[in-house]
Amino acid sequence: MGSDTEPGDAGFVYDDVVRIPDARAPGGLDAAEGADGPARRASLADVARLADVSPITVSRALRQPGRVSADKRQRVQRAVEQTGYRINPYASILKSGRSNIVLAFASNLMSEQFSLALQACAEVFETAGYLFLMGQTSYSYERETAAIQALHAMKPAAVMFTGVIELEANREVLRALDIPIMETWALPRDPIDMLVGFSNTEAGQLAAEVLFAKGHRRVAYIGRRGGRGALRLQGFRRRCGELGMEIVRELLVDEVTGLSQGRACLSATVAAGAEIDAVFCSNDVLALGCLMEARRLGISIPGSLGILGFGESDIAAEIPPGLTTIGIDSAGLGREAGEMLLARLSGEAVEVKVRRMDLLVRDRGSV
Amino acid sequence: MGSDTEPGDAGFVYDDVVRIPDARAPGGLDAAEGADGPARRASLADVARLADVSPITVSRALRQPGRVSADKRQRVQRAVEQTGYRINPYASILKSGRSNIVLAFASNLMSEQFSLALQACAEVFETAGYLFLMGQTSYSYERETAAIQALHAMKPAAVMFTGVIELEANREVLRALDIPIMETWALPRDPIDMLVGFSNTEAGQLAAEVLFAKGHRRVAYIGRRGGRGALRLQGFRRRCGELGMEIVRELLVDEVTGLSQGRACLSATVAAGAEIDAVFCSNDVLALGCLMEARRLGISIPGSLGILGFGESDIAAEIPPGLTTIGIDSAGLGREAGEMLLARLSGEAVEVKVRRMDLLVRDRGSV
DNA sequence: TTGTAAGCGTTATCAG
DNA sequence: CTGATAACGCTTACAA
Repeated sequence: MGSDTEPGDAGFVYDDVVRIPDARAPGGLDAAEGADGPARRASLADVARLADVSPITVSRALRQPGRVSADKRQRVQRAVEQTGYRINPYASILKSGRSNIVLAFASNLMSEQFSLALQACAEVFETAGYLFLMGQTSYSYERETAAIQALHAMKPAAVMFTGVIELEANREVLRALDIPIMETWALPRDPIDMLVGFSNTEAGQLAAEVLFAKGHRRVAYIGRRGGRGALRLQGFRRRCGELGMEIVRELLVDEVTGLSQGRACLSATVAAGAEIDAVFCSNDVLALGCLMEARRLGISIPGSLGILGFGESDIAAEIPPGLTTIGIDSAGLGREAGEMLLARLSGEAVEVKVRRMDLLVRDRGSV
Repeated sequence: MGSDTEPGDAGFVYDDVVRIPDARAPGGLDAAEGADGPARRASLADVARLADVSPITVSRALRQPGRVSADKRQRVQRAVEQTGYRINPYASILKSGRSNIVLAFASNLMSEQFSLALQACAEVFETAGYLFLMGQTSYSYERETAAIQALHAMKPAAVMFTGVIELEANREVLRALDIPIMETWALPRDPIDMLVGFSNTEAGQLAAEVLFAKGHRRVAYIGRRGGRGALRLQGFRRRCGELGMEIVRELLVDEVTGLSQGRACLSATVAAGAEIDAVFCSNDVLALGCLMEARRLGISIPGSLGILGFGESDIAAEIPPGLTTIGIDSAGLGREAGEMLLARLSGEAVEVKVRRMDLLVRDRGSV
């Protein structure tokens, strides 16, 4: 796989990585280090001594500058620069019980939708001075529980999930945390706290309607067996029934592993001789796999087979003939979630704790 | 964008999200909550009182069970369960100076390569009982500096970056942290501490060789202006020169925004009448855009135009005619980086601090 | 094997 | 506006 490298190894093409020299005046952070190795980090007390004020005044000067006289504020400022002082968040949190860390957990890091949402959310919090950190739960109850245990310990300022928490035990732990909690990506009746979501059931219904409108009557469903996939399937089934469409085949997977899985699903369907005129994939990755496979098999799209996806994959719009999908504005969801949490953290009276995102049909010709 | 929703709103299709009831016996976490709202979290002292031992014995029973008598260990165990006690990591870190948090920063969350690496790395640390959290730096020095300031404050057990730190000031801060630091995705001569990387310069050279071997002589380069893109370009230029190939055109972008950017780059090249027989894109997203655009324009691949990408995009392998790329085993890199850091954290004497990943040519027919 | 004492660096509280 | 004092909950060092 790789090979060990010793500095000075011959025969390697090293990268001449750019180095950008330090522009700061001497006496900055370096002042914290004596000649004999990294020194102890400066504490509030050190700064206080240097500025000739009390520690608590330093604390105030940094957190509520308005409540400290200009003179002392400046002295503190200077002392902070000289010592390279940085607050110790652990001590701060230990005492105050408050932190400026916001944690977000995604079921899956590889998902474009989740990445878009988290990126937008990160933007909101980082702009507001919070440290936005992310973790993953891998669609696993076990991991999710571990993450929530960690939360219970870390007491972040707020938490967000790209999904809804299903285990009662975990819901209980979260409630007990007593911090703003954001669930997303579904529309349950009883969110733990806050929610920016959309109805997956409705998405499934909408999928049926879109296919029906284009004349498809015998359809297949490909998607995840559990979680939101199951919700979309439920809505899809219901509306198909109402519209007199037949779901000829349902291919359920436990975990979405990649495009090739979508290929395999479609080719299995074809090999089985299922007579379908369209397929709804509850996930863009699967839909793209189907699209590829259909083209490889020479099946004309949407003439012989309509393909409908779900999500917000960048490539869905670009790949010919264009993948028609249902989805939401993921970045918008992330931004909204961030702003709602932020409002709560700022102490604003927030009445609206639940927001519903509109479902968007992006018609690109594959249906 | 969205619409406000009040519980009980009519007309909405709510999701019947699965709820999995709590299987634990009563008296678990709930015991921590009295009738009057969430009670104070149990502390070590509470547990000690209940178990009738000293606080330090509780601490030991939890961290080094072997050093406590079986009797007391059991009493502690029971008391922990009864109170729902969970360690307060802030107090723990404040005193010990050690944390079990590992932080990883990616330049860009949307990158499949980085996601793969982080996911693999997360696996390693989570299995070992660490809390693995991720942040993003958005390819911005400013964000990177902010992240590193946060690090300086948080003192995680270890840190990893999907890249190499360029700002001297930041390198200095990291060194002063005195924790294991992992840089990746390049092969500088002077990493801060540990490194699992590969030579981007060599990747550029290899790209030239791959194109040359297939008979291409007049080529274009499309990629990021800065960072690793620049390194790849440097190697590409050098080897092209040596092999007598001409780089007819270099299209440099500041930031990769999506497939459509690749499309635009190729169509600009074509519109300008540049006579090229191949293009090397230092990024799969751009390469896929080129591939799409070439097909749209009716340019045969690789007959009239060879396209070579860089990265590990899932779709590159699936999209006809298959995108030939150069890349590394991203998940392998992440795993390796995680394991090397873990070895250091376990106190093992680690001699090899630098590991070089092999470059892989994945020939899929687009060159 | 167990416990005592002290303190990590910060902030809440209250007094001046 | 400023400061003294006492914690926050845990772990290190040392003593028994």
